[in-house]
Amino acid sequence: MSESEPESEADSDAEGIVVVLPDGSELAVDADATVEDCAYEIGPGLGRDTVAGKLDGDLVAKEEPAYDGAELEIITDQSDEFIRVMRHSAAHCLAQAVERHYDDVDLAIGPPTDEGFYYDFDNLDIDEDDLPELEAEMEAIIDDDYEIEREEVSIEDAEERLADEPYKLELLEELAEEADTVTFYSQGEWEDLCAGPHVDSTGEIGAVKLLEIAGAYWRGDEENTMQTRIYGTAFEDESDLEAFLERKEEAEERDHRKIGNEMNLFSIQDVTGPGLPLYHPPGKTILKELEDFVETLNQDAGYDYVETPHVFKTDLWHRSGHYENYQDDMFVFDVGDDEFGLKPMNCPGHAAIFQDQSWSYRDLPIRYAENGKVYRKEQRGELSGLSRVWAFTIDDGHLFVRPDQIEEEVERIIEMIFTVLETFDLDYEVSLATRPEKSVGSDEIWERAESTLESVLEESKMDYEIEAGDGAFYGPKIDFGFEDAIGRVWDGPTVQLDFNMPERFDLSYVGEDNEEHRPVMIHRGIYGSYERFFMVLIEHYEGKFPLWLAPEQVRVLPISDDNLGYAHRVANEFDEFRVEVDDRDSTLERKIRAAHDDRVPYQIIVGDNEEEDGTISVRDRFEDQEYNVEIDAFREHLDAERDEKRTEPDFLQDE
RNA sequence: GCCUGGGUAGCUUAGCGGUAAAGCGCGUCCUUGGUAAGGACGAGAGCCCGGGUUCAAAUCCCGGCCUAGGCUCCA
Repeated sequence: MSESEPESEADSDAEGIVVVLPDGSELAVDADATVEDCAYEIGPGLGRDTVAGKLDGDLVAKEEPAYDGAELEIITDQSDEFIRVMRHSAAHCLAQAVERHYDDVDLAIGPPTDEGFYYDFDNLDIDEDDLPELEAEMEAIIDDDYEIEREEVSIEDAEERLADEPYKLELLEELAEEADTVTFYSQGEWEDLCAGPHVDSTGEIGAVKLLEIAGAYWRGDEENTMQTRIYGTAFEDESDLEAFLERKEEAEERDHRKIGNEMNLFSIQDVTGPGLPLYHPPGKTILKELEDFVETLNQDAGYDYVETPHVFKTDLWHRSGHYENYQDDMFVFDVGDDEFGLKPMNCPGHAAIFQDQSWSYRDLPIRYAENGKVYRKEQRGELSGLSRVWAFTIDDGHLFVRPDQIEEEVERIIEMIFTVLETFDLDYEVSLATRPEKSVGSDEIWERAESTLESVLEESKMDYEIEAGDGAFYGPKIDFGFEDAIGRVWDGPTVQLDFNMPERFDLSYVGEDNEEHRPVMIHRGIYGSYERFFMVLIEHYEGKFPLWLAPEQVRVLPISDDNLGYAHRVANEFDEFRVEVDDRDSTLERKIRAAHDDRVPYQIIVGDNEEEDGTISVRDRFEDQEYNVEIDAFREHLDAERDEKRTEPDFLQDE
């Protein structure tokens, strides 16, 4: 039984402590008060409802003692964190169910996660067909509504109780260094070494679902044994669980690999190798538009295009330092007596171009741009669609600037990034990564660079996070993350200052003082990689690309074959667009359906009425329709919609 | 790299020891259609690759390749 009834005020002469409540008010309690005692102090109702607490942001059991000055938050079943507590208990039910069905299983850990929970087991041979049975057992455990009891146990007793659990003993050894006692939670016949917190009884777990089996190294270390991890999730009620599963399905519907296949955008084939995407004409059409867009921005911003080969002698990578630091991720091979490598980055090539001549301070900044294909040998298991590949193209830019030009150049880059984010209507996150422990460059230039980046961010009025010590060893950076349809954040645009490469390549310019000076290099990508960005866009738009990107922009649907001639004449009127005529022998309904399935932004429908009047009917993706449209009027609209890169077809949405 | 699934027609999938199936798409024909699937017929498959078990393998076993998800959010 729990001993967590509120302490009487008997020993009020003991020294009290003070905790801070979420509203900022202070609460004085006894020195030995637990989280639950504090809750009772606030009010008996809250005391009864207490499930757990948060001390200075850490989720703890309600039996944990509070301490002086702690920020305390009481967790009830109304709190956001409640579901986490419940899922932790659900993980225990999973372990209990597993131990009921399988002998000699060793328990590892079983925490809640953002989406549910997992539990890791060793010596468990199981496959997905076994999950329903375990799920049924969990439901039985929940129905039995076992009381979940907490117990404080000495290290010695714990060792005895965990004699058969090698992994738990390993954990216990570490815990013994910090405290004299540990806690156990038990439900029915089952118990586990666990810090908690947990709900009061298994019956409080609403709906559970086991999702998948995966391997996981003990403590995430490849050196350790591979255990069996079972993932599951739990919600307060069935309808929340349903909603979760529906969301998962929606995410799968948006999967860029599925849509890429349906729309014939790209393929990654066995014969051509893993992580090496092939772009089909419709996919390349979109990439070409993206290239053109960033090329316009680059030209406006004073960049000069350069081009470098895909292969370099490794001498270059020795000079740049990649060979030493990046070798494992590089494709390296011998040709005769020389060693060559596929480029994992474009910067050394650009630095070599800069180095090939002498520069005056008047020449700077020098801005090079290249859509440079790079090759990185990622672990096979990491490859995934277009989001992680071996070969990808960076819309790379490298600037060679005087230290006094950093601020202005960074501002201009951020302006470009903003243009892009707005154009695609994408959400984003910004972070400033500062000097790590190991770094090159003087204190002076680091301080100056960091404060420069910071002031640029301040002026741009963006929200950003500072990630202290997360910068590259060669300089601080600003990273943008794109947020995709399912809330995943992907690496996006980046602006990095580099004090290392100029050093290694001995880059210089002649200053006003006729002395040699070291330029600062700025690396920047707007899309990041075309592959990654393409993936984000496919999922972001669900394949329904804006007019300017759509591989097929307009499709003409003749109502009967008698209108085929007129249909082609109409198509010719739109020959500055990517237009097709659906000349198949089928009904209008089928043609409309096909056009929707193919995600064409606009359909032009022509029948006898239109042919007689010399007009067209226009239909869009949203099933809106307008008859008697003048060809010129529609073309003018398309021109504007395309050139302004509007994200949705709006010919029929204007009024 | 390691763990668990999966690889069957252009696409999506069924079949899981006994003559390779369906829907979509494609072709031919009928139909000439007015706003999200008209009808008939037909073509199309080294069942990922290589070994093995068996009278018999897409199916079972072993190895490989590719692919999906996962590999600390620490009791």
